[in-house]
Amino acid sequence: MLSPYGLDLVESCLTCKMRSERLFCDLPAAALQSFEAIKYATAYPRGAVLFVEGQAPRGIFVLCKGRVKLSICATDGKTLILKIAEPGEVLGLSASVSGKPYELTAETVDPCQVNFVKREDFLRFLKEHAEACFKVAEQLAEKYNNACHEVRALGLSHSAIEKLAKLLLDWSTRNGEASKPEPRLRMALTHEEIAQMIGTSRETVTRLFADLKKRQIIQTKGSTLLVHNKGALKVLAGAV
Amino acid sequence: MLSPYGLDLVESCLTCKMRSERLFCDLPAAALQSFEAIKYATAYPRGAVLFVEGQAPRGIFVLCKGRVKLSICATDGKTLILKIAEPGEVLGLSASVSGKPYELTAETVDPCQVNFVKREDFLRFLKEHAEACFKVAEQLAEKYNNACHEVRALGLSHSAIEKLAKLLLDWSTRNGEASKPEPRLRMALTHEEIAQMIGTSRETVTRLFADLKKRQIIQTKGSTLLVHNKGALKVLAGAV
DNA sequence: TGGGAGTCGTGATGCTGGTCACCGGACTGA
DNA sequence: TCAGTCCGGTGACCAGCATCACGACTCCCA
Repeated sequence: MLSPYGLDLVESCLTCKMRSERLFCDLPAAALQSFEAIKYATAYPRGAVLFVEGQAPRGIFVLCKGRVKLSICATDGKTLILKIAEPGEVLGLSASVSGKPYELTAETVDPCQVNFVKREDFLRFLKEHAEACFKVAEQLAEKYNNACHEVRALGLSHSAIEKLAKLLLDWSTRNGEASKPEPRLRMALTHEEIAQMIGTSRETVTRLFADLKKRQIIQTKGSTLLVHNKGALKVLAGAV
Repeated sequence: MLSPYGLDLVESCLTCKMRSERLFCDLPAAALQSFEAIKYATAYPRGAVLFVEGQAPRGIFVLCKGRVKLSICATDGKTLILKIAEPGEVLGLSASVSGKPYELTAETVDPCQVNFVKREDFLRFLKEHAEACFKVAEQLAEKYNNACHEVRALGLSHSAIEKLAKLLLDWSTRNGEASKPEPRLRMALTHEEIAQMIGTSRETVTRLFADLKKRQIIQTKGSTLLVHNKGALKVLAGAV
């Protein structure tokens, strides 16, 4: 089945390949069935906004395919990108559980497939399935963990280069390239977006990349980035 | 009953006055009884460390009396205070749920009374009492919310004065003084600690306070602080 | 085919705030 | 009573980075 945006849709959570990995794909059959009954499978084009910071929570969004940019935004328009969510992640979870407004904005980066569940349905589902409830707690604990790392990176860095180095190292670990001495990664973001991830300006990012290249720590070929000297990067990152 | 540190202990969660407010004080009798059976009531002097960032999770700490400083620490010794926890709060929750290391350090500011529950006992308790599990999810959602606000304050501020203004406004709302035009609050922290809360240096905090006084926005008498011009403070905070 | 729009690269300039250095006052314990 | 410690206050200096202002390049669509 092809969606309007050229995705081939995952038909059902019962047959989803991610089952073993993540929340709601790894539940007893009974719970999975009732989840199946309350979810709405939907597709979004790139650039679609799932929810906006400050909105009352409508429900949760289980990301099945594609990536979603999570950001917060200041009144002056300056934005900070917290992370790029990958398939398997559940978005809007904490707001839906607590009933408070969404604390960030979710916008698709690729065409995405999403399972949406209305808040009331979801809360009822949680009351009826204790296992799911525990899974939710686990997932929230992990989100909290990530947020703490974000705070550490933002709050305890002395300079922009330190934050950039941390980001690059973080990316290389996510890609499973961490073990390699010279990790290679695809730069899916613009300098502007990288700047928004580390809380600095676009020009600074450009200058920092130029500097790293000059010092032969990294090298770029088109949109792929090769880390030549991971050690130097770690030193710049404050040897965390 | 008097503890070694001059606290009069709260005897039991069954009779605790906070019951209606918070997690574990607001559960069905059956759950409360089994919680009662696995908790260890303990007392700490001021300056005691409940757990340290990076340690494997031993269990949760329910704060009954006193305040606890939660901080993260960089390798160079620079620390960032995330919040001062108040009675009713559950510390070490996310680490205990996820099994990952504690992501921050908890140190008592006052003499404290704490109910400690070992991780295995706690997880078993959660499996057996679905209501508690949902409460945990709620609590974690709230923690996540707070962390997001922290990220916003740290990441989207242009200047130190902006962060300080946000902090002062935040304090005045917590004290229930928010409605008053000229909120009054007790400064329980040193300039050094305030600096650690907003990620700046001690000298800068001193200078900023001097500046606010000169501009007649605040006024200090001993350790109490009076906000004269809340509007000006809001403007400085970026009118959030 | 030409002109937007989006992105990257770079110089000049000025301000914010970190850092160092030092002083004075309050408190404490010997 | 005095030394030691902690806290607050202040000046001088300068690195880092935001900001403004361009120019070049690519891609896409009218």
